[in-house]
Amino acid sequence: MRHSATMAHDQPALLRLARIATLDQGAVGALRQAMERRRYASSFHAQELLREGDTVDAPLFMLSGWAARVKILPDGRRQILNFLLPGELFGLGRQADPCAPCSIVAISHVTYCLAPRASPGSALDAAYAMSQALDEAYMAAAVVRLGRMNARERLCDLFLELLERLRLSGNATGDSYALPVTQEILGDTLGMTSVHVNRSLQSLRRAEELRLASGRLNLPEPEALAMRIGRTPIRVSIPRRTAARSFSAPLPGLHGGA
Amino acid sequence: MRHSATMAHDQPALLRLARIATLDQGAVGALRQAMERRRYASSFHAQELLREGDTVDAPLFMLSGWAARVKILPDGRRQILNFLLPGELFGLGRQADPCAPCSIVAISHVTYCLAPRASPGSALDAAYAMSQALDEAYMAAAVVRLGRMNARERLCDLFLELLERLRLSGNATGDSYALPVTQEILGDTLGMTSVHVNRSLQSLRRAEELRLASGRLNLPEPEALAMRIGRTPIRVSIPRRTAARSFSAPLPGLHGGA
DNA sequence: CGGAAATTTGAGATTGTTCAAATATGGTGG
DNA sequence: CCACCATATTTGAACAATCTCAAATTTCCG
Repeated sequence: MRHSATMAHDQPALLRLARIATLDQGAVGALRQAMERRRYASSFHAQELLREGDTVDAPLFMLSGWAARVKILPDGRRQILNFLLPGELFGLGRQADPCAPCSIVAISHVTYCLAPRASPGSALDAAYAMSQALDEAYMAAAVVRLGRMNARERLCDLFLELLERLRLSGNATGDSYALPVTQEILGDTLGMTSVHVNRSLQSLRRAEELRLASGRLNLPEPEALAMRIGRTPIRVSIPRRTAARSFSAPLPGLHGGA
Repeated sequence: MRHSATMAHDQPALLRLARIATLDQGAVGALRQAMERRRYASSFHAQELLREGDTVDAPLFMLSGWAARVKILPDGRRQILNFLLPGELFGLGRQADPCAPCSIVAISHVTYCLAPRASPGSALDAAYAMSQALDEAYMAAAVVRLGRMNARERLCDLFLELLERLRLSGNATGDSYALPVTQEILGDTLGMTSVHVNRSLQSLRRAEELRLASGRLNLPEPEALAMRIGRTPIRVSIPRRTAARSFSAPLPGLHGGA
């Protein structure tokens, strides 16, 4: 049990993959092995895990902390495309000679590793496919958010999506989670000024839609809030009878160690 | 040459794939065969090719005309996620039991077919992978557009992207192309009202950034315009020496018929 | 020619931005 | 434990962008 501290830390990442797909021994083993070569990045000066245009040798697998995919316009405007949360992957594209279409920067202290290669048809491949599909769905949600919602709706919608995603990796506690982002980062994500983020947050607090203090967010009634702003959970595959099972199935080989 | 009319019509779709990847005889043959079972949809009442939540049995392959991926909010607000142009595909996700995350509606008269299945590692598979990567890049571009650009920049940026994409299928003539969309559709794409689209277009016309009349758009100086709004072409893979070749390579089997 | 759909125009109401300054917060070294 | 600093949050007031709601016009199509 010499790895217990490390493993406890990485569990969320594995947990997410096990929840969105069915992992087998081979997949878990490959992931475990990849996770031994862990890398670190800190949010100090928004350290980059990857720079736009870089060659992507292998996908990145987030183990803990938050990162963000960002695009900078020539005049300095910045847009955050999406957050990368524990258990999520970046660079799953299968095109020849892939290059990063955006930079990846650390938002909090981050640990990650290079994702193991998946052979076509393997369980790991299926997990990657599902992760990629979810990623596209999150991106589509971002477009709707930016295109058709007002400031307060954007905030709520994003917070609800993050709750959904953080729950997958067990990084949410009930209806709350740690939110390691400044209001400026929220603004760059939601296409608004940090000043306006601030005022909108205050308005939401007054309306008791959320509680946000000392880096922790609480959504008192997520379902009711989702209903109010007309949000439906992200779904990329038809739920099957077996799906329920796979979502609660134990991780194979979680006790055997690497 | 009995299919000549049909083939002339379909050529743009094949051309695009041949330009973004290297097609071999097998790929072209499979595509040709799939294209025999052509389907039609008209823009009348925004006819749906696919409805949100539908099971996606096979990807759709656009042969001619424009379609759009749309999301409707419960209160009726509508957001267009992206256009589908000739040669582009929808539903390439490889997750189990895929379901459509949005509806696909015809914007003009559209012909399309079900895309042939590609075996892992085949040339067709590589073409699909590249198409999917481009799709993701377009989506990311949409997020930046909506999040960090003003009305006029959004219009220009979208028009430049469409020029880039239509050129791939040979559906642009020099610096102009047919733009079969109403100002309302532009608004739903760019997150603004049709009224504001109208005013912004007028402003752009006065500034001579573009010409737009009777469904045809002309961008007098695309490169200069791109520079002005700080737009860089979409790129998802590192250009290699062979890339230039593949972009101008003749379509294999284009003369042999089906 | 007629009618539906699309574009254009006007004017006031909202929403979100800008810029600048004040206040709070968290981490650090003494 | 406290003082101090950099960073983040909060506030104010003027300004700009965009929306809303009609009501013309124009265009397209049969």
